[in-house]
Amino acid sequence: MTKRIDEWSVGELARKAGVSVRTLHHYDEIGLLRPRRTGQAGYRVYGRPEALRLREIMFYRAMGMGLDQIAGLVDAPGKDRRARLAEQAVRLKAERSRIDDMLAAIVEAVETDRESIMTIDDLYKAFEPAKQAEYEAWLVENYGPDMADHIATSKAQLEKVPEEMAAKMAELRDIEEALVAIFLRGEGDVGPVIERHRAWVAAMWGRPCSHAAHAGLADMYLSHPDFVARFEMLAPRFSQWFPAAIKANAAAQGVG
Amino acid sequence: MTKRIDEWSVGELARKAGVSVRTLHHYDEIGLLRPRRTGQAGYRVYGRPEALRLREIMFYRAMGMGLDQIAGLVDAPGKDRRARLAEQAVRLKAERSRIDDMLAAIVEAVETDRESIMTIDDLYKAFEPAKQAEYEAWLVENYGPDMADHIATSKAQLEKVPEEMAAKMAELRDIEEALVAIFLRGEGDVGPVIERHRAWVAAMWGRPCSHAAHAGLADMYLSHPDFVARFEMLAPRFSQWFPAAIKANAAAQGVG
DNA sequence: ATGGGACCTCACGTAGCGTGAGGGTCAAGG
DNA sequence: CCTTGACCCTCACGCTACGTGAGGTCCCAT
Repeated sequence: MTKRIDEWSVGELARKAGVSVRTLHHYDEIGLLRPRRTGQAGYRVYGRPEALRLREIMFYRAMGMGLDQIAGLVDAPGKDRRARLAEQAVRLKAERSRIDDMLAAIVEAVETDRESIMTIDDLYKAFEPAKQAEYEAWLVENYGPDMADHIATSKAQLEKVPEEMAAKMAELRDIEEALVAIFLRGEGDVGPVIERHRAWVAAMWGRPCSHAAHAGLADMYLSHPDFVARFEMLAPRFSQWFPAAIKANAAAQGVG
Repeated sequence: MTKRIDEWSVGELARKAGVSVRTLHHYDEIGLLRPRRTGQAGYRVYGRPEALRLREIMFYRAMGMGLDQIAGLVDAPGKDRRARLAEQAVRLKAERSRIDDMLAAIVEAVETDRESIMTIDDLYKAFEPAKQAEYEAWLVENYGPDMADHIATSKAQLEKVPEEMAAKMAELRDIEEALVAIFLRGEGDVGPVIERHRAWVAAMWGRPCSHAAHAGLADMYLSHPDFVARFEMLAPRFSQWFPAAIKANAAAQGVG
């Protein structure tokens, strides 16, 4: 009994095709892919046609088709294949929009209880003069005095009139809310919101905030526990995502 | 036994909450929502706290959470709620990207066998002089001679040099391919591609194609069997989607 | 008393396998 | 010749979140 080439056992075919043995057993059970049962030991033996059929099955499975649909497609070659593909596309789109709805529900829920967790008052506390001095010291320590030239702190701007300050805090809350929404949703264009943040920073500083300065700020967000804590409170992992988004934006604008 | 207000039977609560009776039975079984079993007949009786708990359950279910996760969330109030929500968002995003991959696989498959079904030669046939005359007649019949003034046919342009014509046909194929991809994928910005199509039409006509003229053309696509057949061959339902997209684009540009 | 609706408890079915349990088969080495 | 380990076999239950009967009990109005 020389073992012919072009013949494989379940395990061999499974490895070759990247599926599990159980999967092949299952396909055999439901009649989707029948092996040639030639060995008297009852061992499944697959030949080249079976291997090709398996490839085809996996091709359709990659499009999320049900095994019954696949059976119809591989058994009736070509027959309304396009229609089936289009139907599947419709199903997938429906499924995806259901997922989008769920994501929207999460975003809404997070925003809702964020209103009670992170209030405007908390934002004020984050911008106390003592804190600002600390941040400036941190920046000087980590970047040297020359960087402190590029990255200003908002210390000098804290004497803004209360109404103006309130408006700034409200805008920051809006910006962060928009960022959290995009972060959780996992889609949407961050660029404009990041730019809005950069403009906000510039307004706070009272002077322009370059992309490089913005990126430097992002480093502080990443490293300083105050910022990490504040951002992490908005959403888990947001404290890493936000600085990364700032840096990506800076890089996209051509700044290393 | 006066039936107290604030007490409901399974059926009543189910109707009130918009779920099935079986669902409430199931929640009872797995201990997610236990009714007060006060009637000696074994009837389930739900009070206000249970109704509130059900609302909460449905709230989390709308985000696609598993019932076990939900149990954890409603039993440990507030405890790492945000983290759970964020985790769920991650899961949903992963799921969505899997679906996007499947959609991409479908788009690729459709494009691949489109190459064998709809060749450039077929496109040439669609632009034969006899056909062009027919389309012009159709337009005159349906819109009157004055509309034929706006909507030119490509008849006069058929004397283009072969190379130019070949380039035109190839571009049309590209445009249609891009449209089919967006159609099947269910997302992406159609506007630019529609505009590309309008520019293509203008080039064929040898004179500008207004949005109104483009919309008129869309009507012909909708009504004339030749176009319906050709577009339907690209993908089922595409023959309706494409004209609708043209009209939406025209309307968006401020043309009725 | 009775009829119909609401309720009850099983219990199987769903999609696509994963994961053992319990037991043969095969090739090579001792 | 026997053993050992890798491979194979056939059940058969488990998983999600219920849907869908089947067969029987209970409540309320007439």
